[in-house]
Amino acid sequence: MTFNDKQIKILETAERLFAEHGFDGTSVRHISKDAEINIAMISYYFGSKEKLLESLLLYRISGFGLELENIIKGDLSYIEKVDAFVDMLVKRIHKNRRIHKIVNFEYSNQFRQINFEGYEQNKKENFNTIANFVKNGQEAGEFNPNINVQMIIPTILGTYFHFYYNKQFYTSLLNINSNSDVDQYVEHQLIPHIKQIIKALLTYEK
Amino acid sequence: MTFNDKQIKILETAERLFAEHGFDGTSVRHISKDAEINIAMISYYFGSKEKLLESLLLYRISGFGLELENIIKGDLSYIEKVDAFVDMLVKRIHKNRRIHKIVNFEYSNQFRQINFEGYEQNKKENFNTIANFVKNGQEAGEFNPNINVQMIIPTILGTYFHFYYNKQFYTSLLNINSNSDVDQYVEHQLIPHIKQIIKALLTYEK
Amino acid sequence: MTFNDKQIKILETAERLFAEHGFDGTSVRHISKDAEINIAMISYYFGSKEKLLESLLLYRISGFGLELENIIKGDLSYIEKVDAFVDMLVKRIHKNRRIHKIVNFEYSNQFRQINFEGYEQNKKENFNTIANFVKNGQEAGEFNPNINVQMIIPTILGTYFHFYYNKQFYTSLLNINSNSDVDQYVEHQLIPHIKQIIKALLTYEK
Amino acid sequence: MTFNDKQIKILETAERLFAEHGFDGTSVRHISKDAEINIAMISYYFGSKEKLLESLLLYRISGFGLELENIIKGDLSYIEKVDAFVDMLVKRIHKNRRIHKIVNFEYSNQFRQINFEGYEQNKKENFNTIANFVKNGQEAGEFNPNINVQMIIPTILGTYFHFYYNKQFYTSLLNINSNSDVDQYVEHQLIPHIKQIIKALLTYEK
DNA sequence: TATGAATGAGGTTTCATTCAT
DNA sequence: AATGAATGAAACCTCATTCAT
Repeated sequence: MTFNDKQIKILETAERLFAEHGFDGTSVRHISKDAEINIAMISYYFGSKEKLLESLLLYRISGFGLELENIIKGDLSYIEKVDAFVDMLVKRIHKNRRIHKIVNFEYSNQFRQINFEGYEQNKKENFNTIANFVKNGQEAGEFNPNINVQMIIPTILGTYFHFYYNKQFYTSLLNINSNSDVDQYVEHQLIPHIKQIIKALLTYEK
Repeated sequence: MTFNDKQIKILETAERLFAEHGFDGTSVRHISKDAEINIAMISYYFGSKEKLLESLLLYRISGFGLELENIIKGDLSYIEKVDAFVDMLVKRIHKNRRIHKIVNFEYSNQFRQINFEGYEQNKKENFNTIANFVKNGQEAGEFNPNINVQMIIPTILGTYFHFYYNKQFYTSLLNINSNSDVDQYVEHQLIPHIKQIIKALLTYEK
Repeated sequence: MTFNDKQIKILETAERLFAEHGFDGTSVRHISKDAEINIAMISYYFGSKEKLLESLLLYRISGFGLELENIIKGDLSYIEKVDAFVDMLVKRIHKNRRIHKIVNFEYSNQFRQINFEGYEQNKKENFNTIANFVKNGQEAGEFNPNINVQMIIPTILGTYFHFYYNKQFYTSLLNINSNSDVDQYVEHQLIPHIKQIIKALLTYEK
Repeated sequence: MTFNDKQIKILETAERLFAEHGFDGTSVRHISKDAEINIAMISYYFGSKEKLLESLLLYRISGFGLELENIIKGDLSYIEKVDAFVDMLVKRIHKNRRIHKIVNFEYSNQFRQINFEGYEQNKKENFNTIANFVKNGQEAGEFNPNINVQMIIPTILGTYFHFYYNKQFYTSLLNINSNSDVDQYVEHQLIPHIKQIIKALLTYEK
């Protein structure tokens, strides 16, 4: 499942446009124009707009095999592992925010004929790994036993994405102007905030 | 700005379809057919598809004036107010999840010519009210002084919406089948979880 | 099931073009251009090219309720009825040869998604009427009992259509130049020939 | 004009697809895929889709040199020769029904740029042979002098093809299920019927 | 000889909107 | 106020053919 240069050009152009205009809001013609590639090549390479998105998923998610295992198997303390995990996860999501935005939007469209199996599979594996880690921490007496494990990831990702989807609002509210300032804010404010709430959740006994 | 019966029929049909198929994925023809109203009336009443969405915002958000003030001004303790606030906010959002989904998706589309002033105004007022409440709590020694106030709302809403946007995934993961089961989960699992993380954040001293 | 003037214009243009170029060989754009009607109106009126053909069938075949009954119930002798029947049938087919050509070609295309129920129904009724007439003639001792009744209609129609489909060849062979000469040949040569073979078949005892 | 293995593979695949989907309904890509041959080879070998059909005509019709002469020159009686001739002709046509179907359909499309010279030449020779045979029979007093000689072949072929083009209808009407049943019907019902009408025509004096 | 990539034209259908009544 | 008809643009996709290797 390898893509040649032109295919990659198409995929990356599509990723940008889908993220900016939505899937329905992006025409194949627009992609072909921005990618400077004959419009017929998109059907030729990918078959259809839907299948183009599936290929894009494959292209992006395929490299998403987790560093999660490495962190959990490492020598850090439980708390340090939480920090490392949140750090890694949010940075990854931030780096690939465009494809995740597309997925978030289109995954909830039940009328769309798109194969999300790989995405779901990936997501489920992550969930299990996290759940096991938390369970071990609870048995070791390090983590609060009264927590909803399944909602940890929605808390992390949801917080990030709500910030990202409302970027226009928060950049105005927080006097952020450039894209690099956004990156700075994510690294030095948002990620610490998420670490803080997750650690508070895991260790705070009511 | 009052709407007659036919206009309301159109608005509520559009809300459902926009939430299900997205803005671009919903055709004016589809709305007119589902609402059982002549297609020309939509342009006649609202001017354009974009302005229909703006009217929908007005129709839904206008009734969104906050009960927040009442909670904050009440006689509860700081902690009890946090509980009451999260409870009210998530229930409101859950009830109006369709229009918020639309807004979330379209607000991040910078190429869309839609007037989101009312939405932004509303959001800003909420932020200020919350910020003041937290500040008072910190000064009263009830809340942790080292927190990112601006990220409280993204944490609450983001967690909810990430759950909602991935409903298909979580209903499978959690063995939730009916819509009323989803409501139950939100009330008895998700809202308590959010309360827990917000209270942990506000009161846990690292 | 009535058609307005524009719809009729489209139907008759389509009939001509389908007969001349085939169904696949005729583009919706071509029809719209020849009919001097906006291309979108064709989808608007008929839904699709396939459904346009179905409407055309309805438009043409609907008026095809048979004079057959009248002939058979009449006061003529059996032989005279055969003459009258062949005469009527071939003239009708000749008049509507274009739609029948289209049907003949597309009916044998099993991959085409077209509803031929009306056509089949009509054809079956004709068959039964003929079969009964012949049976009566046989019982009355007027017709040869050893004949394949089902193949009478294929003989009549097949002979006509093979002539029509190879018109180019026969006009050259027979030195026929104008369209009216073709009509003359059909009336004064082809129809008598068919009458002759059918009567020979029905009355000749080997 | 010899064809190599790949060319023959293409020709036979095209013959099947043209017969099933029509000429316009068959894409070069479809032929190349079914024939498991690179798409560019079709243009390379045959020049164009039209010329591919011409080559197909050549490939099929070329082997169509007549056994007719042998029958007519034989020792049979006039009537026996008619039987043998109809038998031979319909069996040949039935065996090569696909290419004849294509020709019948495309020959009547005057906008198609296809060279049908070979087909017409062949057809004309057959006509002359038949006409001479009938003339001799008439002079010998064996055949009815008052017949339309030119319409004999349309009667034979037309009857067969009308049955074949409406195969779906007749298989339903006659409770024919399998392809071999069709072959049986042609041999034991249709051919005798055609023999009967031709002999009746030729020998029956009104 | 053979191939996969590439092209420009054209296919059908649907779009949001406006017109005429 | 309300309607069905009409419009031109644009949507996605496939076409037969040719190019470069």
